[in-house]
Amino acid sequence: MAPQDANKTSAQEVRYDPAELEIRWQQQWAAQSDLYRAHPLGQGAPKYYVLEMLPYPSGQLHMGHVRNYSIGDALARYMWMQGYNVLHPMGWDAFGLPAENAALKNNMPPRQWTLANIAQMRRQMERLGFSYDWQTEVTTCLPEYYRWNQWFFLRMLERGLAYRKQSKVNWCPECATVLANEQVIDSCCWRHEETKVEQRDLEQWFLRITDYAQELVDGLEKLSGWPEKVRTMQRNWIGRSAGATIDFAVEEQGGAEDNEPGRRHGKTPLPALEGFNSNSVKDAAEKIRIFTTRLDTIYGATSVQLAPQHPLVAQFAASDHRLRSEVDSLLEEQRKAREQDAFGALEKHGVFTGRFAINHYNGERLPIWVANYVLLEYGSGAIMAVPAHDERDYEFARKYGLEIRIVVLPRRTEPLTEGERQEPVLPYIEEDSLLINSGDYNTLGCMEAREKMAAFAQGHGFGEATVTFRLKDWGISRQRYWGTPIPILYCHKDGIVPVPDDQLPVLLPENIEITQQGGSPLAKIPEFVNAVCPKCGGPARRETDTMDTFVDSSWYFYRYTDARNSGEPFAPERAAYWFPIDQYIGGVEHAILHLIYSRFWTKVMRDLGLIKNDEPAERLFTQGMVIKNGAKMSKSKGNVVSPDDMIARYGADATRAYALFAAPPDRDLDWQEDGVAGVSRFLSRVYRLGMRYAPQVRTAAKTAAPSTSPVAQRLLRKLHRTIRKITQDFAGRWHFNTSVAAIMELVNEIVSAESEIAALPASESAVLAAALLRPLVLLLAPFAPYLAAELWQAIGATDAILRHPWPRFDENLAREEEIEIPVQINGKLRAVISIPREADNEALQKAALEEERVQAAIAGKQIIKVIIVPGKLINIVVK
RNA sequence: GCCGGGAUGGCGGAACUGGCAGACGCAGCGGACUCAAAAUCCGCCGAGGGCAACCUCGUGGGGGUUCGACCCCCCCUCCCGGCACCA
Repeated sequence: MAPQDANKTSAQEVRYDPAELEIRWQQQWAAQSDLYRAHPLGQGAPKYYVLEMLPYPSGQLHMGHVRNYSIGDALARYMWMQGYNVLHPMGWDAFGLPAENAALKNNMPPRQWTLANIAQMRRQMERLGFSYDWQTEVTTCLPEYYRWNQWFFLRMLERGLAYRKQSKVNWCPECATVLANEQVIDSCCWRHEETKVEQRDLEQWFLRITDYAQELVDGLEKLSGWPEKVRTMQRNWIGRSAGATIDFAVEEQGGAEDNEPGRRHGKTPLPALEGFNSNSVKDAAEKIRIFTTRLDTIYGATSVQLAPQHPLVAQFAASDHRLRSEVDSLLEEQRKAREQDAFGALEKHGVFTGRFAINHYNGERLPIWVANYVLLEYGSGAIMAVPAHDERDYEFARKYGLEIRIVVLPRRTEPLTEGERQEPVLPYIEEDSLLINSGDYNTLGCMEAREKMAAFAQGHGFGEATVTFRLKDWGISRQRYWGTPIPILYCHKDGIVPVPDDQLPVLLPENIEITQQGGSPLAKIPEFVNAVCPKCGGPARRETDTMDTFVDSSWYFYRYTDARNSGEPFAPERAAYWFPIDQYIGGVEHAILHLIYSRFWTKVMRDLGLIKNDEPAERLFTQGMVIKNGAKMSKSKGNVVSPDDMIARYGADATRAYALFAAPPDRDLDWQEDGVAGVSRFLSRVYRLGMRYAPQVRTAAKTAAPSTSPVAQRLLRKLHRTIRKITQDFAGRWHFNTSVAAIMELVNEIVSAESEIAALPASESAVLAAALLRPLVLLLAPFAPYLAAELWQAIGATDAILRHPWPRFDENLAREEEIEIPVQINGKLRAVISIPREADNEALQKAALEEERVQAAIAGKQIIKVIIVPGKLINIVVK
């Protein structure tokens, strides 16, 4: 081929070959081990910790990962260029069931399978050119990491934050293990969306996340850098509600003749308030504890409702066959409804127990019912039913003919007119109201009555103001092999014995046979199970369950600050320097799982004195899903796009830049391969532009000021506007789709001005080209780092572009001399006039009125008003 | 049912604080280069009307506020996500 012609339109231009160029730079970067390394303690430079959620090593990156990491990498590169000391790490959430399944299928040890996948995915990440410091890589399935899970567990055990109890737990038959509440979605397993979760009664280890429930809710108010959506989801999940627990005494059976449930029970033989003795309540044979958020309506309670699973129900039913069989059918009905996911739609059903409870506020006897809409898991599994002021109780009372007594009335500002009824529409649930039919509390407002009533109950020992949470403690035991062993021993003599710190880690045995049947795989390995009790030296049995993998991801980002520390989880001074994370980026699917556990873990670590921050991350960003043909990419839909394919066809830069260009990062992204091709064409155009001018730019003096020729003025103005826009995008809305579009506009404008540039004197055109191309390449660096590095070198730079200062914009250069002002007549656009920027309103109005089309439009009409928005628009109102 | 988010050309999207609707890209159409194709480059590209200059309509639907509304207010429809008998 003939040597390249100097003419700018040469047909033999060098071709953009992303594969060649990218692999060349990848090798060069791999050789520079400290390229992406942050100083662990800063040394003066301001710190910036940007973190993307670590992946599960399935073996293949998917487009969601590529999008997530492209966002994070653009930010990390930008922050380096802004002069920050940037921590940008990556790791592997490497424990979990898929490794066991793969082991069964391929007859390959989980560890080997996992590590091979990690190697494969790391290659993909390196090929994509992400700026991770691999020196801080964290792999959660390695003993160097999971020993600290065990260490934290022991610290929690010491503080009573870890405990063991027998309870009903969620069991996924597919996973053959227990799941946490957070891992059950629509009563199905989060990993097996088709598999219904069963309830099993098992002994499990729990972490007392509920101890932090209040702080976890309160903290959400301060997390202004988190999406409102995530904060709302967490608030709902924690489900705080303030109310009161109140005890009702259960009347001895046969204590009263009147056993008709629907009847009014105005007067009773039981003690009224004055004769009330709190001891008699405590000593009562039975009591029912209810939870209510509407204590103010307690005078309107006309029955007490128990959940069918409530212990008292079984007790009542023991001597009552009719009740037994009716309760059984309630339970059966519930079970069926749960199975069909129709629990919420279940019609309210109940049965009268024949027993009565005493309302200590007024001494009334209330019939005790069993109702299918009362949940055992929430509150105390029992409620007082106030039909007049609760929708569900109302529905139930109407069905069974129970009394409906109004005790709350709307506040009125005017007296009743004649004939107007006082009754509100039922059920009346407003709280900005006044009490009636409520003894001493009549005429009080709801809020005030609640406080006084709670104080009364407390004073008499039958209740108090309480706060209830929907959040339950975190069950972490898993009957699986591939996870962190729980460091506990069971000794006949000493009971539950923690493994001493100096015996950590409790190593997960290798080379074992994996089966999916019959409980924890570890239980079948005698060498693992049989141990020595550290207290008495006698034989002990090891705990054979492993920890939920969400333990691993609850604190991994602290380990990045000190990943090779073998004496402690991390050095506190390092965490103090780096935390909180400045920007955390990941999928919204972790809004409740990972993000609530890791907030909990942070608070525990703070209370252990290891860290000073209350929350792990200052700012959180949740990117949208990657979809194709209107659906989330999935194997079953057959719409999966492989990152490897995209890279092979268009290169890493084009794949990454497209992931940023196709949609704003917080919205779903519809993957269209033609769009990737378009971005690739754009990068090719930039490449050819850069290469055309590289020889001139190399010779141009860096400090020389570009000429004041019109073309230079115009292009520099565009350049500075582009710098300003992209800088603002990083600082603000993160609309990188418009950042990339802005670079495209700039490139288009330079390319179409090339003949004008060529017409300038040779030295001037070189200076102008340099003044345009150097910043252009810098702007490109966060979005297409390979191409930027290549061009940076081609135009004669010798430093690493990653550490080169981000270009600054000059407001004066960005400003237009002549601005275009739209002219509206009655709000409709009629003309656009060009006018000097400094022109005052008078001159602007004059110019507008003189404009030909404006003249035509206002001819014969009367000008009523002229609205001028300086620098923006002029609107002439005519009649 | 409740709480979030959304609806703009054939498609993805832009319009930052109420001020030129459709930037940028894709697809499409026409042209240049070529024996031809690829690549590249140039032009057109919301709908309707008009030879044209231009005119009218147009941001899910209906009302309103305003000189002016994709943007603010009220009502409604649909889509996505979360929670859901939580007392």
